[in-house]
Amino acid sequence: MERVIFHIDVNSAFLSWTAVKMLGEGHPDIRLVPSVVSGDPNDRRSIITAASIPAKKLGIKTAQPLSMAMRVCPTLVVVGGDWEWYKRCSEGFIEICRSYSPVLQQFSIDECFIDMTFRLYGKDPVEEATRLKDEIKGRLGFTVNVGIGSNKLLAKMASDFEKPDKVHTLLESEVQEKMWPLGVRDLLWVGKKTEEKLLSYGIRTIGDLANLGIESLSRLVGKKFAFQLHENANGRDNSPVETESAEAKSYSAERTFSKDLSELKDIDRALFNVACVVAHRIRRDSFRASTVSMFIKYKDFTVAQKQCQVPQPTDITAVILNEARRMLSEVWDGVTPIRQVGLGVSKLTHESYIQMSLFEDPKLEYYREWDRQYDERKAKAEDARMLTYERKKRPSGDSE
DNA sequence: TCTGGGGTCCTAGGACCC
DNA sequence: TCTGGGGTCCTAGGACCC
Repeated sequence: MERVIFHIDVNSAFLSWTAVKMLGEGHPDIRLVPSVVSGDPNDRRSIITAASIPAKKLGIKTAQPLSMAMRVCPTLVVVGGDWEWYKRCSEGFIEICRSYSPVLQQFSIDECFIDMTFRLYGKDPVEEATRLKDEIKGRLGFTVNVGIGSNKLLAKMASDFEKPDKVHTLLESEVQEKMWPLGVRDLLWVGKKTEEKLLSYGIRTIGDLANLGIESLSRLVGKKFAFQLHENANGRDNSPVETESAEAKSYSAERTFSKDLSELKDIDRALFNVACVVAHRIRRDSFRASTVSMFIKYKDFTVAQKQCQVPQPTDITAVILNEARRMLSEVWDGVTPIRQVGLGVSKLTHESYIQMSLFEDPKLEYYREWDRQYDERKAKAEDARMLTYERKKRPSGDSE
């Protein structure tokens, strides 16, 4: 039987959510003017996190440098992000979606899939999707697009059609008419590099891709990816709506300096900061990591990276930091200016048993105590922040 | 114009084992 | 001296997503 999947996508999520918050504080609606969510306008490295539709009409795009957008539109309204608020908006919207179908997969903070196959009871999918979209708008004050498809891929492609506040369908029977004329770049998983490759072989549209032999495609992009692209271009995707959110496989943090740095003490301070952040997060989620990795990015954006295995899975900041420091000295010449530094951990386990080696470094106990105090300070700061938030107005849907 | 931050998955080559 | 094939783990690098 044919499945019915909805993909719900918040329109310009961070911008819409900021607009709702500002409206509540008596400000005008920034969705109606060229506006963006971004970092400090005085930092030349700030990039755009979200843009309003009037801003997009001027050619301003997500991930573009803010300085560039300001040149295009000097009157651009720039607002900062508010993660706590975004999380609340996200929770509100997911909750409403879940009330339409419990078979829900959250795909990101502002997107989810719901499987409506056994939920329509003969009702028209478009009417049901419209009811969902209008309920979100009415209760939470922001708009979404709903894509209706025979599978997740088609639903997601459909929600990307005309925006905002729209419902679109992309059923298997509509693939040739609605999807094949689109450029290859519009297909999920076709990014800049793959598009370039395909264009150089004259493959311009999703239809071209769909009708290309799998052997030729394999030579271009590798066997596995070729198979997936071929299936997707033909509108096929049998992946289920996953209701269980998968556990994290890695954690990482990175810092970009406001100007490139070449002093070891500066790089090291950043490394220390990201090590604290990453180690804190794995402790919070009761993980230990066996692999530590670090990277540096130079001004031309080339990356040098190193990874290593630690003898015992660890969640100790100092252990992680020391590995990262050692790898930094191996990967960096100590002279070339560095734009960004990052640190990550992977190969995670929930192993709580710590094998006590006779030769265990006696400093480890001291390190653990340091971490415990760090976590405590973090928890206190977090409580204080949540408290100030409780006093603020929640998205209107939550306040009943 | 000059590019953030946080993830997932894949590939290819080398080491090492049987 | 030169010769298999298969499997697993590790590392570096690259592509994509939001």
